[in-house]
Amino acid sequence: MTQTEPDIKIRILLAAKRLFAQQGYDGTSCRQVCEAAGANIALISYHFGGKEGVYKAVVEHFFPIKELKSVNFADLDPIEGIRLLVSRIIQVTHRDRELSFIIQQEMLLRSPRRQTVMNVLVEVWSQVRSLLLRGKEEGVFTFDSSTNALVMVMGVALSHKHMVNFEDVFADEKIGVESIAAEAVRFILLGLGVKEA
Amino acid sequence: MTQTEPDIKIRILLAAKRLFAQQGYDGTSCRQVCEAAGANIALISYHFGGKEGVYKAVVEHFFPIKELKSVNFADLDPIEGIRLLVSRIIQVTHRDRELSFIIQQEMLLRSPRRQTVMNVLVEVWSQVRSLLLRGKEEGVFTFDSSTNALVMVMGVALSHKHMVNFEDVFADEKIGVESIAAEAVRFILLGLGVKEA
DNA sequence: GTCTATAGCTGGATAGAC
DNA sequence: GTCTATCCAGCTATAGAC
Repeated sequence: MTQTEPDIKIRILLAAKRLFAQQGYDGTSCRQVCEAAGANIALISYHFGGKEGVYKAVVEHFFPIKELKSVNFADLDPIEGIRLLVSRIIQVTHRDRELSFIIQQEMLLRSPRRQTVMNVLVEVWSQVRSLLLRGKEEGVFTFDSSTNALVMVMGVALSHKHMVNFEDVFADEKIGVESIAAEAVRFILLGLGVKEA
Repeated sequence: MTQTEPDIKIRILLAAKRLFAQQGYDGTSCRQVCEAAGANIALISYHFGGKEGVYKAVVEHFFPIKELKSVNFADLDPIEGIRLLVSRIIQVTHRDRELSFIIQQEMLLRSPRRQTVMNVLVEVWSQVRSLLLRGKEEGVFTFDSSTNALVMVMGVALSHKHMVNFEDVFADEKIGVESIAAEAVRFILLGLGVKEA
């Protein structure tokens, strides 16, 4: 590797991340990825063993698992835990929009990549679920089905990625990630029955 | 057309809807669709003008636009309007899960199909947006950005489609669509600042 | 580690028979 | 309207030179 250009493997992963996000896995060819990365097609086989290997490497290389596990949420008050965890999820998905588009796409499909994605996601979602269940036990959260509550919380936390679709249509002001996160946290806590969130 | 079997065009659309939902548009071949439909490959060109035409026909044939526009939501109280519209969206997306998977996939991509999808969706989302804005004016809803509020409401309304991912993982009881809708409506109204939803 | 060249398929589309 | 047969562009993957 030279000093100025990133490593060729990283260049391939970056190009793949961008193209998978925009066009989907099946809508993107290895040729496209390598052209965008300034790399030769044969390098995909050599470095990653094939297209599926590139996908797996993208998810595992860029998913910020450390950042999402750096706090011990089991020690926190459920309200503060949800507040912190949801804020962090929004920050992370906003910073690397491409990766979260890729992950969301695969959650909607029955593909061989689903397991790769679920492996990294379960660790985060289990934490949210634990906080919800503990909050319900302590009487601060109100809901019937914990799975339903979990997906509703996730739906709000990930909803900001669809804003770009509507900024086209409704043409209003763009807002920063801090405002988005604050509004989402408030919406979620109120939705869970917390008074004065 | 005979009396027992559905029309061949409809059989193609039904097969395409199922396969696009499971595998995505690019992950599904015309050959696969026709095999599942018991049809000859050449019929896709003949009846729909190509694969993109099949996609467009699937969205336009199965999207329940009448059902979603049969109520004049402009006449309703914002709270009742949101309650009714969100319930209806959940009923519709729960009844035809395949179509809503297809639509959600395309919302995450920059594809030539996006316009087809946005055309049918804008009509529904504009209604939600109007109700939100009116509710804010009347002082019953609380939020800063209307676009952010809109996508959060949509995130909750469509979240139930991800429950299948977690019923695998957390293995709890399945709940009916009425309970899902009731919980989602409550969550949304509380999230919007309505007391005692 | 990186390249060229190519094998071996499968994709969407259609011409033309019936 | 529906079929068979076929075109050819595009795909992933790899053998083998450098």
